[in-house]
Amino acid sequence: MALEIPEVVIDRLPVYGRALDLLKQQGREVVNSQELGERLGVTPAQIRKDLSYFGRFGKQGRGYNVARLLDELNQILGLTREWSMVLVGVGQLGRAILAYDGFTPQGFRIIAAFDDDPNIIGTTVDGHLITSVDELAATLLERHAEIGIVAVPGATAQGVIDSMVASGVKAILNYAPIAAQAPPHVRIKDIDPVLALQSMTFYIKDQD
Amino acid sequence: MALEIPEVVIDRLPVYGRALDLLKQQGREVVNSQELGERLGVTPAQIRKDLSYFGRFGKQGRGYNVARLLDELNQILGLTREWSMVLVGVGQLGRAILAYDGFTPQGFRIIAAFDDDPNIIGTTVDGHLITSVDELAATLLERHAEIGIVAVPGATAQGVIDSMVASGVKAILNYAPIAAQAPPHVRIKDIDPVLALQSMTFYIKDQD
DNA sequence: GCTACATTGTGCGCGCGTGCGCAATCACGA
DNA sequence: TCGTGATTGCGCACGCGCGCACAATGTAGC
Ligand SMILES: NC(=O)c1ccc[n+]([C@@H]2O[C@H](COP(=O)([O-])OP(=O)(O)OC[C@H]3O[C@@H](n4cnc5c(N)ncnc54)[C@H](O)[C@@H]3O)[C@@H](O)[C@H]2O)c1
Ligand SMILES: NC(=O)c1ccc[n+]([C@@H]2O[C@H](COP(=O)([O-])OP(=O)(O)OC[C@H]3O[C@@H](n4cnc5c(N)ncnc54)[C@H](O)[C@@H]3O)[C@@H](O)[C@H]2O)c1
Repeated sequence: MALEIPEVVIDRLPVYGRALDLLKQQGREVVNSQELGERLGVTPAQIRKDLSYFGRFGKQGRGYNVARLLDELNQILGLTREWSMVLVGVGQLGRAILAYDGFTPQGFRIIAAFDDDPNIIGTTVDGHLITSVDELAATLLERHAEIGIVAVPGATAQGVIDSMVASGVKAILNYAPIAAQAPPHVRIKDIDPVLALQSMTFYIKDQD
Repeated sequence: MALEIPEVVIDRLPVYGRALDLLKQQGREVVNSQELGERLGVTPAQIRKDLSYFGRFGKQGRGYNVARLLDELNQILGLTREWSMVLVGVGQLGRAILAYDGFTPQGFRIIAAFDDDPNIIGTTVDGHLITSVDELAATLLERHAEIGIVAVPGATAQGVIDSMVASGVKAILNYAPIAAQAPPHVRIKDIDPVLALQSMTFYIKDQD
């Protein structure tokens, strides 16, 4: 019941949740930490330790009830409600994000999409009317959104982030290749394939 | 000169490299660990410690020569050469990846793109002729590629990964929402926006 | 109801990553 | 040439996360 739960632990919980979701769809009722760990490449002890931060969800001799544990995790992570998101930047990547069918089933909904290109503003992409980014603040006053997605080029990304922060967004998913700055109360996660590639090359550069 | 360099360190080096790239473009000749740290949200000690794993690149009393340090990092990470990549899955996301202009300047080149949809095979996307995924192995025998990008749905992703591994790919960038399995000598990094969102909600769910 | 078995929950130690603090070192100006 | 000031490189200690190992606890079968 410590107040300080390591961030690595929080990052693993959604991974467990996804595996449980799959097991549930397959009709499995119970699973033990051993099997769950094998599926995810994590040690069973790690899983049990992570879960023990939040309570006792398993039964000795049997394991974990899949549906029960999934519910608990969703509760812990705040996934029992819907989350509203705004997207800024409707280029190639922005369109893929708007079309992506992986957000909604998890309770993440894009409620508005913005760009600054006059040729794009006013068009409809996957059912979303694209609005001028100038109206971001006004829109967020009317329809609240807790999460912002940044899919603009690096040069304009920090400005977009600042606007989002000023409008009360609490978390930002940043696709732009910059070291984004935000106040401590706003969570940021970066999605950066180039950084991922540039670190993998270190390990494969001298291979065979 | 320890053989075991922590993976977190390797993950930070590209971040340093990107900042140095920017400084170099701005004409800066030297930078100290203090300023570099401020720009990136990292402590100066961390930067100096990370670099000390590989050598002594700075000068006391002055700092680091920007161009020199950037070269050293590129050398360390294996970024002084070109890397060939294959993409499998030319859907919405795959198209954004093919169109992305952020890979080439860093030396990452997509040399072939595959799909299994007859309506997509044979078409040209951003200068790339889309090939049937059945020809993946044959193509990789002819034109070698060290890196694979997976942009197919989760259900077929593991199969694609297995094919890539069998064809000698050494690193995989996986966009599919699965816990991907690969032999230890193949590096994998996952890009997963949903997991990122699902962990951020933990921190913002009880805010104000 | 009792026994045998399986699996959890967790105390504990180990190892690793982080950052402090300082000595070593370099540039520069007098 | 020497002194001053700045900044690196790194030894060291602290703290945290990981996983072992076992006691606690529940299940199932007889
Ligand atoms: N395409 C990819 O696969 C990919 C992958 C990883 C990261 N990224 C990053 O994601 C971002 C977008 O990439 P993309 O390929 O879609 O680029 P893109 O050029 O196709 O789209 C960018 C869009 O942002 C809009 N825009 C620019 N400044 C804006 C502003 N201030 N306010 C609102 N809209 C603005 C532009 O009008 C354009 O529509 C970039 O930062 C890129 O580095 C892209
Ligand atoms: N669109 C996004 O923003 C986004 C974001 C994050 C992750 N993802 C993930 O990336 C993947 C692709 O997403 P998408 O939106 O482009 O989906 P999509 O359905 O638009 O495209 C998938 C493509 O993969 C092809 N494909 C399917 N099985 C294949 C196989 N075995 N071999 C070769 N090609 C095959 C399909 O023909 C299709 O063209 C999914 O796993 C998705 O979860 C997408």
